[in-house]
Amino acid sequence: MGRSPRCEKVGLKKGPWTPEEDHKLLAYIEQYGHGSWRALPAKAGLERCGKSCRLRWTNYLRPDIKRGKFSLQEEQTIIQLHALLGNRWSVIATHLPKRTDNEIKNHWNTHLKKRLTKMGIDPMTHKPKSHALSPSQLKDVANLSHMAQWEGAQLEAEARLVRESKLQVSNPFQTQLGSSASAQFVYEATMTTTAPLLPPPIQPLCLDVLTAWQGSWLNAPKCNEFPATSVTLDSLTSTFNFSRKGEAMGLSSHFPDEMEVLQLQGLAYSRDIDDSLATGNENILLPNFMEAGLADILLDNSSQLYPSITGGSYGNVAGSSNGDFEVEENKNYWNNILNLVNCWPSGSPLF
DNA sequence: AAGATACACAACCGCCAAATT
DNA sequence: TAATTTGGCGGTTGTGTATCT
Repeated sequence: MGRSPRCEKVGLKKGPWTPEEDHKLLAYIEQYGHGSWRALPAKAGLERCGKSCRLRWTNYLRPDIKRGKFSLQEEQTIIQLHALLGNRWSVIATHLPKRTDNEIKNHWNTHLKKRLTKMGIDPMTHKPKSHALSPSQLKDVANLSHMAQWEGAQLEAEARLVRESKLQVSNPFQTQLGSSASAQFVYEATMTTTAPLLPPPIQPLCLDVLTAWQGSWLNAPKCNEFPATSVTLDSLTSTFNFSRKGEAMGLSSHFPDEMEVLQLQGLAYSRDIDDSLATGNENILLPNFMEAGLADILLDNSSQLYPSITGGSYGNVAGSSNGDFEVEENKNYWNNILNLVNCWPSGSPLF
């Protein structure tokens, strides 16, 4: 039997920690470090098993832990990453600075899972429930699944690299980009801070259309409609809307529930539609942004759809809180989109 | 007011892989 | 190389608190 003795076998204390115990553990670790967890309790004067001490430290006492309410952005990040990674809480936790995997897991189980269920979304698949999918939707699902595997592998690789670098990297993009930070940005941010310790970067693959778009926009010259001084990383997490020319109404006022679904999913993507089309289903946004009409926007720029950025609670672009743009007036904008299509890795599914 | 129920979250358990002997 | 130990992970339970009946 290679199994180590368990707490109960030696009559050690279990259950909630008292403030005195916390103090002993904290004082010991601050002075000596934790060293061998197994040996710690005796040295620190605690009648606990080492495992209990480790858990108490990593999930509660560690100084670099943020406690309390999860922000909307944190929730978006969790949902988005969960869609990609499933219940790999430790990997997800590497993308939420100062949050523990246990806390994230608890928050998912007690809040987010229920919320998605309530909205008719299967919390495991992140797809709408009880809707027969059309063939094209099935194709999208298959593509997304492929993307999820790919991106998930990237995230894992990145988490591993961070671990191996033995550095706690606080990722500047994480806080600024919030939920929209995906593998590419996080990876780049990591590279800039730990470059000497990491192997050459994997060629980043933009598997998230929105992120890729944001990335290309970041590197592109700013167009007049977005005064450079007001364009911040934060503003890039704004809601992306597509509206018909001359119709700049906010989708959220027409479809608050759907809007919330998208925002919770961290997709922050919507498509404004004409009032007259509101009852027609084909244009109503779907939780899956790949299904939300991006294809025809990307591939058919003669369509009557125009991109705009609105602020709302997701940050704002000063001076253009609800600007619609003519295609020809926004060459940069469209070029970014077209670049995305052109740069898409051959053989990778796009739509 | 009191018991029942629901909820939130800390803590535990068993398993596994990596590290150590 | 095999055996053992250690630390980490995800699922689950236990406990305290809030809300309901």
